[in-house]
Amino acid sequence: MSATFVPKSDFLSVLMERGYIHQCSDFEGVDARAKAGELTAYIGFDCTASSLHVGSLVQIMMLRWLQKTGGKPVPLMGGGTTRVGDPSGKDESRRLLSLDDIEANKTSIKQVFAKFLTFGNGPTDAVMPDNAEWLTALNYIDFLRDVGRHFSVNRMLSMDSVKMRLERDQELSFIEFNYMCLQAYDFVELHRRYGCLLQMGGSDQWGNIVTGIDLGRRMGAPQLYALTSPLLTTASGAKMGKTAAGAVWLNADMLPVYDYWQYWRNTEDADVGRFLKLFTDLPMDEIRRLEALAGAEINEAKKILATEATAMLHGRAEAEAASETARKTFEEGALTTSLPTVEIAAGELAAGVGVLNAFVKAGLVPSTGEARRQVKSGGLRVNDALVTDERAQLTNADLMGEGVIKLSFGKKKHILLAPR
RNA sequence: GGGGGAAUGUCCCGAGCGGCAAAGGGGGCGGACUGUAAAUCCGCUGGCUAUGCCUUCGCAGGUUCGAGUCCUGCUUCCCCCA
Repeated sequence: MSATFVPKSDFLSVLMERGYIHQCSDFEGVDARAKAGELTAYIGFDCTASSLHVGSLVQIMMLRWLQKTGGKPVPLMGGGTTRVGDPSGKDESRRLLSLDDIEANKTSIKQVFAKFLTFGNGPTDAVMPDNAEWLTALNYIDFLRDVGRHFSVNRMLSMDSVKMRLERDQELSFIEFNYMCLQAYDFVELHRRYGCLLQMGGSDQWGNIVTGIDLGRRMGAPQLYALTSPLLTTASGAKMGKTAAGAVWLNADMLPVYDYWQYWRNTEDADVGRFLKLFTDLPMDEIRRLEALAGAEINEAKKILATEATAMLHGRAEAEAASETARKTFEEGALTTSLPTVEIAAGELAAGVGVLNAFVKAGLVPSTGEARRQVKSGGLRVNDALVTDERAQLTNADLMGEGVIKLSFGKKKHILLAPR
């Protein structure tokens, strides 16, 4: 990033100040377009799963800021490319999704975008096209003649992603080699349809985006631009968004709101400031104050981070509730009925359930074997009492005043078992 | 087309004279210490109706009391030659 560049547009000012930018093809160009108003930009999203996860949040936030600063965000669904199966993963074993699956995934993912963006027909309203709309209609010969002739194989071979594979003698399939052509074509098509001038994405997308810019020039589009965000890792180097339990999903039906709140609450000290800037709307002054907190006080900043980030996705009320549940659970050790709850058949409980099985049923541990091991290392608690006998039975006698049994795995994971 | 090598615990890497639930890492999980952090230290890291039973070393057969280990065929990947 050029050190001397001072943005005039709100859009770039915010992005630079908050740390969203890794690379940009032309700061002055993007700045001027944003300043002029109604800059349209897109980011491509996979729809291989029914929910996006935290790893996509930086991208979503960039679109959100674009809209808030007067631009038009275009989240593009990769329905067409999903249908082919993105080969850029290591394994080819990824199953191909049926059309119905893809449609269902799109609907589900759109619900998340609706939380961050305003959709509609206005000039700065977001639209969510699917590249299947044009990719599936492509005719191979036409595509080769109209688009393919603009691609220089010499150049494609010199791209980092390709060069690396060739140097290592790793297989590079033809479809994979073509993937960047399809993505480049998306950019041109989105310019045609929506006047889209900017493509954003993670830093790993740089090569593909620039290829799109090049194709645009050759196909008579005006100057297009690229802007990438840094690849996010935590301060200790782990990738964002994965925990032991799996990915940190954005859809509430795949990850309870309470767990989402906890994910942010457990942020490492060193990441708090960076995350506040990237994942909340809080004003910079406030963030600077929070990240300056030292020692144990930084926990206050983490709570605010958790509540703000959760509120944006799940709503203020849900976020406050999660925060309150956490406060009672951790700071008072009290039982709250708002912890995630798992139901169990009343008759089953009356007859007595082994503790190990109870923890498996609650989904806290994957197997009774694991539960057994955790008992040995003192990691399981029933109603806050350490489990010492792995043969113990849970019965109605264990129900607390609220009519539930509290199961805890480690210090942070709690589930309520409720007879039904 | 010819020759050589490889595939191991369903997270990854990786040892493995015919007695193996299989060394060692990384990662992950739990415990201690803390602040629901990091760092550090300790323990654990196939499944089950469990002093036992079942399933694992690319796939399918075979030899053997016994196969990750030996033999045959197959699949996939890599290297060298044409």
